[in-house]
Amino acid sequence: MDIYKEQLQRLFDAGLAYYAFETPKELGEERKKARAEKRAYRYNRASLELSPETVEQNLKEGKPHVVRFKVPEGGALTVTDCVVGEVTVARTEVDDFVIFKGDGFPTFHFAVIVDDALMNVTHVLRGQEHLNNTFKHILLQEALGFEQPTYAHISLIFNPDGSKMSKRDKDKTLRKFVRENNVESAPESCVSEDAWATWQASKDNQLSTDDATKLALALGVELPEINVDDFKQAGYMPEVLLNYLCLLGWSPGNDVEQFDADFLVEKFSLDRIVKSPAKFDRAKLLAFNLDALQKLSQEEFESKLLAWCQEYAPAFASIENFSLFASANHERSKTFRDATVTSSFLVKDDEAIAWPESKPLKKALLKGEVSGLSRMPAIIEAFGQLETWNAESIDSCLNALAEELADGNLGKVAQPVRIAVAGGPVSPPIGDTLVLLGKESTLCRLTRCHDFFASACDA
RNA sequence: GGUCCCAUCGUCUAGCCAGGUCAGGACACCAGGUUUUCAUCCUGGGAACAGGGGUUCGAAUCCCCUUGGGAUCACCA
Repeated sequence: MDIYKEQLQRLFDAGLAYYAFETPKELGEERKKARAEKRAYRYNRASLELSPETVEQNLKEGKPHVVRFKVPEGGALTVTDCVVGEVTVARTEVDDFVIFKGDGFPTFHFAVIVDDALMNVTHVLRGQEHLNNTFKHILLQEALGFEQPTYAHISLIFNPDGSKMSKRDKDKTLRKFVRENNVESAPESCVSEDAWATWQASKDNQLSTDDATKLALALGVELPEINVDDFKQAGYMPEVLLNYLCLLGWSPGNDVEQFDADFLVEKFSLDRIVKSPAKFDRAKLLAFNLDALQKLSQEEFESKLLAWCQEYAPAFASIENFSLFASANHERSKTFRDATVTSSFLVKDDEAIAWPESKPLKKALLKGEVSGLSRMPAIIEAFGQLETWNAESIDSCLNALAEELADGNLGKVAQPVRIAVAGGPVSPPIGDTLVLLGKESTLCRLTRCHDFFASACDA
């Protein structure tokens, strides 16, 4: 704080700063008027006209005030930006902006210039929304005699619909849902009444991250992934996200798209940054993640998957034969989460498996000249007699059954089994699935499934 | 509205600065194929220089205009 004050004093000494006493209300009206007259709003420098005595007097009376920067006379202003190139603007476009607020703290513009200069910052990379601010910054640097850092303004990232991708998107998603479904109040025990009321009062009041997450869960709303941690939780690898993000606005050329951090460190250069904004394409990120997962060795995949499960899906982390769980899912997962989604039946109780009707289910169990269901007893019987319970023995047992019951068509016996144990048509390869489940659970589920449909058919 | 920025397949982009190959790749999409499900995997396909003027023997590339998109205009950072 003392440092800011000290720098401010230098500006006063040079006659480049002055006190202003207008209230926010007054300024707001000025602004409105300017807008109505279709011209840009400029501060009118009224306080600059005040005599030193009046200023002194006002200060003594404790009149609320700010400190403004006095934009010096001169020609056009030019910023040289590494990405955008030279940008020139008329000096009159820059307002006598506030550098110290009514509360006695410096504004962002002032603080950032002092901070950067005193910390010897050489490169400023930031979003393109700051491009216009840069003029204020170079004016301040000139006034304080600071060296100008190298600027690079990076284009923004958009959602597929063209809107700016922002951390506010979660809030927007929730609001939309609440509005469209006429949700009057927060579901029990997730957001306090007060918080809800504040939130609903204005769209400028965002819910806390915690509350937002709880509310989304309670309402069953899918929040978009925005924060880095959201992507981690969704099962993406951090290095893939980095890779993809870099590609949104930069490329090494030579048709190279997938690379690691080392490559980036070596090849990255500001002059290859693309000027135009990019849309965030989740499908491509997903494809990149798949490629990266497939490149991992069995061991790497297993340890990374385990780490992910421990953090986000503990039920899976405690799977007995985790190694098999990992290998069975390696090839077919696009994200770490995929493995847990398509294998959710593994962590359910046998009694919790249900068989909601669906096309593939009907096809596998109920349709055909000889239905899958009718083969079930023979399958249960054969499995019951299996002494060793591993992928090889199960597969060969299944093959034999296929030969015997379905002209060697393995799908005709494997698919009913899959549905019976998983409750749906999707699972890892059947041998691995059954080993993971264990003989007891497998038989239990097969029997339950058979009974369930047998009684349903009778009725 | 003022000011500033941007513009190549649906999407991300290479090519542009130092005009001259069928405008290249990736994702997505479509069609085949492999596979016990899902996914993976393999092969093939369609797909773009926003529009109009210039400059030039020649323009995606240089210049101008139009159109479209975006940012910003705070006692927020």
